Amino acid sequence: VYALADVDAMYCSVERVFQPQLRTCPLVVLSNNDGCVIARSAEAKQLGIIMGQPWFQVRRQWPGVAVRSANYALYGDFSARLLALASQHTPHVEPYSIDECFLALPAGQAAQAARQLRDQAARWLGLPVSVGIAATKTLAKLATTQAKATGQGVCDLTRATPAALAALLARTPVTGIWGIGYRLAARLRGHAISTAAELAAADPRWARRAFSVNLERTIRELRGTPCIPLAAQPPPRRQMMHCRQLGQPLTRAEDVAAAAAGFGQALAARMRRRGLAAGTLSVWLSSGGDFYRGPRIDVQAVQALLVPAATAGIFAATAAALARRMWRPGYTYRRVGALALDLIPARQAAGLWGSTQAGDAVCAAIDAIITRYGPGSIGLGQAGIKQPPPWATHQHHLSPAFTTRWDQLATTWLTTATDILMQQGRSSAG
DNA sequence: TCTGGGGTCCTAGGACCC
DNA sequence: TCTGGGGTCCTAGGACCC
Repeated sequence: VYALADVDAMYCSVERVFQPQLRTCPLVVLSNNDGCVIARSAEAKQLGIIMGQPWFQVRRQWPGVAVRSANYALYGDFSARLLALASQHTPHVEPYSIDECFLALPAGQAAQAARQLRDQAARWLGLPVSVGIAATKTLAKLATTQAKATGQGVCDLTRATPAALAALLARTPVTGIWGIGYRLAARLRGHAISTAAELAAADPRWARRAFSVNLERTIRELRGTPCIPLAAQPPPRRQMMHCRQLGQPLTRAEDVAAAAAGFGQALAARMRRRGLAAGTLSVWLSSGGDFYRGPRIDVQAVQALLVPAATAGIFAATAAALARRMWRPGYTYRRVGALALDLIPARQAAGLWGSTQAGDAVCAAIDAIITRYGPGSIGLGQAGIKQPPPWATHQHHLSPAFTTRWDQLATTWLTTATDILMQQGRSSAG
């Protein structure tokens, strides 16, 4: 059977691990640039703060709410720890998102393993985890929602009676089903389908004809037939993207080009960490969302690279050139993105046009310096100026990288932990 | 003059997920 | 005044192959 382990309000919960003062108050975590709410604690949900709500509105309406800027280094580290924990229960683990993973478990032992995993996550990581168990991944998703709604923490649908399962499907709207988004839901309403039960009763062959193979799979999965297997190994990555709302709107060509160059470098650095090289680089410029006034612009351009690369110089220069080519006067640019395509493993990247050794050496030095002195300590062009460039994103409420930076370790917390261990007589000079 | 049945690859556009 | 950042998959249609 399938189990889905999901951290409750992951970003908020992680922030609370090292900051106990946040544990009882309403807490929200903000998107990049401190733009809008991307995670809410249970208390914050209760206040009525909604997902995606702009921070300036939340701050005005609920002045007392606690806030943190998204700290992905911290969340990623906890995600890896949870995966490691899950892998102790079964070799069949599929990382699904930063806060969720699927597990395949023997039918008889699933519920016990789920309770153990939940208990271990709480005691060893400090994270609240809910687990749903069912015959298919789609139903396991639903079970996890149910585990959270009831507060039980674990929901095993394989042990639910047919009547209970039918009742659950009958009160679940189609939008609550994994794979049914806002658009599909609207189209389904036209066919008098608005609950999970109604969808499960629909003809899968009709769904395939009228919609897609995905909807057919969803219907069969709701009926208990597994159609979406566990993907233990992630497929090779096809693209990698770096895009940001700019910290400050830009109008001048050289500023936009500098921002694109900076984004290109950030993207290249991430690719080097994963051992990838890109055959194609794309950049886009945008004046931002519909809520902004002024003339709209959304442009994108693509450039094939002579040799697949992930070097800072090539990415910076190519991204800047693409940005300059697309820039038009009279617009306000609020969003820039860089996209790497045609990814291959970096070791396959050497080609007819020779080695990129010079660029590689520069990159190795840049990577080493950034590892030691932190992001933003060095770079090409404006990205290397210690004073943050005007387009740098705002993160005014960022917590320390407690577990990934030596200079930001949670010393107070560690002292307390050491004291406890000493009291228990389990700590020696070491 | 007429014309089948089996493929692959690419792109644009639309949809979904967290 | 201020509004996120990543990803993947599917389908239709066109071009091409034998």
